[in-house]
Amino acid sequence: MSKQSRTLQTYQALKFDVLSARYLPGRKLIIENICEEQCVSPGAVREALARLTSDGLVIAEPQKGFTVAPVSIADLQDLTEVRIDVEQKCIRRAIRDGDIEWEGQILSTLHQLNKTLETTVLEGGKLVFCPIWAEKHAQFHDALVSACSNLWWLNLRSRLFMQAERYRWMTLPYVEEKRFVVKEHEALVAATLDRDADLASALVEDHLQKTADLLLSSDAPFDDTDERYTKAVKLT
Amino acid sequence: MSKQSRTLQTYQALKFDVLSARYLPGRKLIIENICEEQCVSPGAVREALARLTSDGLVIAEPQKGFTVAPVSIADLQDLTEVRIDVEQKCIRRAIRDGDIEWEGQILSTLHQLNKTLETTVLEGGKLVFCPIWAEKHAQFHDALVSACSNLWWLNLRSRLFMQAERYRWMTLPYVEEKRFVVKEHEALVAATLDRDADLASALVEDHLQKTADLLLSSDAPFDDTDERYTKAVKLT
DNA sequence: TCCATAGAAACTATAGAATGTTTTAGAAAA
DNA sequence: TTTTCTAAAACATTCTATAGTTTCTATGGA
Repeated sequence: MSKQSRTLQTYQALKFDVLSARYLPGRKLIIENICEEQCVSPGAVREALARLTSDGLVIAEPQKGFTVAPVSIADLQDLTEVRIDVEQKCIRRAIRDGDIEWEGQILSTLHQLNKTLETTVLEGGKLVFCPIWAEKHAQFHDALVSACSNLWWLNLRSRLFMQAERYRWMTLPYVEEKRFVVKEHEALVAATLDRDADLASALVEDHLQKTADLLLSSDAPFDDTDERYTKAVKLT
Repeated sequence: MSKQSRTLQTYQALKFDVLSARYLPGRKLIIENICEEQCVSPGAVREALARLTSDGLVIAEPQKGFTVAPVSIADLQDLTEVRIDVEQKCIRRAIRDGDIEWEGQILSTLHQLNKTLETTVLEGGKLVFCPIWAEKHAQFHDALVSACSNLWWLNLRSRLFMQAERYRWMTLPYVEEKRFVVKEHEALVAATLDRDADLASALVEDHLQKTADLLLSSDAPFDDTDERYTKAVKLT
C-alpha cells in the first residue's frame, strides 16, 4: 500500500500532467477517465482537482466539470513582468541574509543541474523534455533564494515559478536552445556569492526576460488565434 | 434547490468562518461536525477543504485531518511588507491605465463604504465585526486597483488581501479604532484621481503599515507564546 | 514507561439522483 | 425535394449520499 494518501498521489500526478503539457490548455478533464488511468476512485480525483483549482492550474465550472486552465501570450507577458520583480525581491533578501550553508546549497544544486544536463538532455542539439532536469532546475532556483527570510515572498515566487514552468515545458519542444543557460546560471551564482545584489538582480531580469522572449518568438503552437489558447486567463 | 453546487456553498461558508475568526488558528476541523452544521455530505466538505488548502487557509495532514492554518506575529510582519510592495505596484499601474469608468467605480464604492460605516459599525466607539462593512471595504480596495492591466499583480494582491483580512478580523474586537480610516481612504482616493502615483503609493504604505502596527500593539490574544499560534506558517 | 486494546475519525469505494449535452426525428419553409 | 429550425428523448457526466475499511489517538493496565 502507498505511504501517502491516494489523493496526494493523484494530485501530484495531475499536476505533473498539466505542467508538462500532457494535458493541453482548454482540455476537458473527465473524472471517469482519470479514475481508470490512475486507478483511484472519483472522490480522490475530485479532491485533487479541487486543489488544482486553487492553484490556478485547472478551472472548475459548476455542473460542467473541470478543464485545464488556459494560457495566452498576454498572460505570459504579464507573468514574466511580475516574476522578474518578485524574483529580484527574493534574491536581494537572500543575498542580504544568506549564510554559509546557503552558499553551499547553491553550489551543490548548480553542480547537480549541470551534470544532469550533460548526461541526459543534450540529444541532437535540441532540448528534450526531461523531468529530472526540470526538478534539478527548480531545486537550483529554490536554493538561490532559499535564504530569503520573508516566507511570503518565497510563497509568491513559488506560485509564479510553477506557472512559468508550465509555459516553458509546453513550448520547449519547439525552441532551439541558442542561449547558454549554463553560463547564465553560473554568472548568477557568481554574482550572488559575491553578494553583489545589483548585478544579481540585473542577471535575474535578463534570465527571465530572455526565456520569455525565446518562447514568444518560437515556432510553438502558441498563438492566440488558435482556438485552444484564446480563452482569457480566469483568476479567482 | 440551490443554484450553485453544495461544494461551492460549503467552500464559501468555511472560508468565511476561517476569515472571520469563528474558527481560530490551529483548530481541528472535524469533517463530521461540519457535515451536520452545513447539512452536506462528507464528500462536499472534503472538496471544500481541499480548495482551502491551496488557498493557504487550512492545513491538510494525511490521515490526520484538517486544521485551520496558524498565524504568527512574524507572519503578519512579512505579509505586511509584501502587501505594501504589491499594492503599490497595482495602484501605480491603475493610475497609469485607469479610465473614466474606473474613477466612477472608486467614488461609488467609497460612498457605499462610508455610508455603511455610519449606519452599522460605530457602536459604542468600538469597532464591531460587520460582514457587510468587510465586503464593502474589500470592494473599495478592489475598485482602486481594478484598472491595473496586469492580471497577475491583481491575482497576487487578492491572495494577500485575503490573508490580511484574516488578521484584521481576528484582532478587530480588541483594538480601539484611533485612526480615522475614512480620512485615509479619502486621501488615497484624492491622490489617485489626481493621478499622483508617488503620493498614492506613500499613502498606501502608510495605510497598511498603520493597520499592521495597530494589530501588533493591540490587546488581542495574538501572542507567539500562545500554543495555538506557535506553529510556523507552512507554505506549499 | 511501555504496550495493548477500544474508540473515533479520516480515507476509499460504490450506488443513486440531478443536471448538462448531444443527437435525432419531425415539421415548416424555401 | 432539400434545408433549416425546433423540440424531445437518450446519453453522458457531474454531483451527492451512504457504507465499509484503514489509520490514528487516547485510555487503561502491566
